[in-house]
Amino acid sequence: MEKKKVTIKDVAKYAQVSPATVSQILNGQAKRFDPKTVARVRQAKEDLGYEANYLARKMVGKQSMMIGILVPDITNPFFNTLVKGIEEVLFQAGFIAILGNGGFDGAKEEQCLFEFAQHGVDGFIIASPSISDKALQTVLTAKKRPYLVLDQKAPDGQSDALLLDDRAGGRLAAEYLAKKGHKKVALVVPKVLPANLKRRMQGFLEYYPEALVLTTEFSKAGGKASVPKLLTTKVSAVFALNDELAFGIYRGLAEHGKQVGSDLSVVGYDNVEMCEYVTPALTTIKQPLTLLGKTAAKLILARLKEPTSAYQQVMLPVELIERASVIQNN
Amino acid sequence: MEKKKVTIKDVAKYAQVSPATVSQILNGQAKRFDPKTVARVRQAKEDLGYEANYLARKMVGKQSMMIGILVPDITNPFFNTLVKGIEEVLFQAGFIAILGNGGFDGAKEEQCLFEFAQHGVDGFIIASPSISDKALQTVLTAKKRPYLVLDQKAPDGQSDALLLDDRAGGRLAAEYLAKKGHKKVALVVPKVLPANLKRRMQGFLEYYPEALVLTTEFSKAGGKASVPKLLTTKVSAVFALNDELAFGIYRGLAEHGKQVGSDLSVVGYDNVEMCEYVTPALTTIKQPLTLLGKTAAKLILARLKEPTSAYQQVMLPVELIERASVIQNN
DNA sequence: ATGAAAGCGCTAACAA
DNA sequence: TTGTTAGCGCTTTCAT
Repeated sequence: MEKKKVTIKDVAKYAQVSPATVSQILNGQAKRFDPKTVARVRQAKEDLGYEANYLARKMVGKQSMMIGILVPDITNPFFNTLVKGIEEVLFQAGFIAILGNGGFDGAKEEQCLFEFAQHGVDGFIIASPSISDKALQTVLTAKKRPYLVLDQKAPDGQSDALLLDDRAGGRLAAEYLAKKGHKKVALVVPKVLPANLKRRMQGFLEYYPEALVLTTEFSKAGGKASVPKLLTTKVSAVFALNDELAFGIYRGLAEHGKQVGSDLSVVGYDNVEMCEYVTPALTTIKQPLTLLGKTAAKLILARLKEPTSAYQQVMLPVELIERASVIQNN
Repeated sequence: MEKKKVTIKDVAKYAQVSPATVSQILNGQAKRFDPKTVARVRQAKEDLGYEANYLARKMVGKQSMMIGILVPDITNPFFNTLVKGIEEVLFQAGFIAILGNGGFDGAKEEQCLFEFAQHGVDGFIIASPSISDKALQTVLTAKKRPYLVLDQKAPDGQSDALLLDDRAGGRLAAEYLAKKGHKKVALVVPKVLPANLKRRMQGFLEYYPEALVLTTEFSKAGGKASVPKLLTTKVSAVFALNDELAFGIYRGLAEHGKQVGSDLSVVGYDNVEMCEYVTPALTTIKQPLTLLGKTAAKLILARLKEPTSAYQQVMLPVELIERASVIQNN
């Protein structure tokens, strides 16, 4: 019952070689050894169920096979879908995911990154839009570990960058609304605007320079809170900067006895699963979240393999998913 | 710029003592040393910004300050709310959270636990309802690390247990429906029933032994798929075993031109955030998810502190949140 | 083709 | 009161 942890020594003893030999053979130097020895060692590994201890490995400069992931709120569908994608490819590659929930709190974010580093992660994926350059500088470049900032301009040339085509997303929403005949439209946006949201907004505003801009909390509650103000205006459609906001607007409208669609058309952003399940189903901009996560993981893994290759920047496209929340306006 | 990692040796040199002394002083043995030395060491730590390396610590039998968390789907509001709670208290205690997404796949779950162990986590929080006893036995007790299985009967007396009062939840839903005058009711349940769901169902069935039981996929899509069948029966209300299922039913009803409430009353389970934002707002059983997460983290932390104290079992209550998805039936 | 030795950063036991 | 030694599990020269 008391299955002791099997170490490299056990394998060595079992295979009647030295620990050094085991290490060599199990780490790709196999061809330098007598095939018989190699076979014996491999057999021993199997028989004993040996797996190298990552901590000990990390101690001698190898990888710990851990990646730190920092998100602002794991409860938000955007981020948890992302994390799911990340975790999936990480896991397949034998890495594990360390999760930090920054809560939009700069201090905690920085602290998280610090802890990650302290615990020996090999790299970081940062999906917190508000992360400060300072935090990045201090914690990351100082430690010389690769990192990846998602959906945000790389703050410097110190990392790969993975972006979503936010501006196109904003434009898509605008074009669609225009096509549907909406002249007076509003934009519901959070009070503080991270770079990606700013881009969405710009894309939209290029098309509708006169759009009414309403600021609120970046949450369902915020969306709901914006409804009374929305109702005093004569806009026929609203673009919510994410689906959460849109759901809040749905609710606010319902509480005022109004109908989404006939009373006010709405377009969201993200295409979270719930979009299909609200009534009317929400027309939204789809971001390839799972793909984003997977790509992020792949990028960081690739960099770990080739630490010196040129930093790359990849941009993922977005698309409009038409459902039923926007009606023709004349 | 090239801030080298500061080790205990640096501190020792700086404070003009031996590494051992530094270790002792920084680990609670301070009182055994000359106050002057203590001061010098502490100062050195500050000046150099020294933090002990967890990996090295773990090597000599100390804690790695990492806890593994295994969930089936981080995308599901139940689990991500839970994880948020866990992460919060873990982080405050200086621990970091390692996340594994088991995807209801027994093999991957087992593999996750194994990887966690391999990476040296100090303990496990397992929220996968379908985790097999075998996986637990093999991976966990063999390694002698504490673990906690959530919302499920402890498979043995080998761990603390944290439960939700599922049976009461089922009963609450039933009583409420009865109070509202519903005679013929249905239950929508997933095909495979983990222990906790089974208990919810039992609690309900004790009250409505004649209830129609419909099985489907455990997802929004599953809920939606159950609607046609539901419509052929003459039930006036339905109890969905979680909110996701309920949302699916909302959608299915809408697609059939039916209204939640007037055509079919529905009660969900979980009280995820969206409940408030669908129309009509969903009456549901609230599980204290964040509390569940926090309690889980506290329990595991407590056990780490006191490995030999008696295993405890705590049960968290649930409550019915009345909203607008159930109407009076006569 | 293989192994001995050193060392990663830390702590515990034992000396001094 | 403090330092020395040894060792956790692994990898990497450098001998043999």
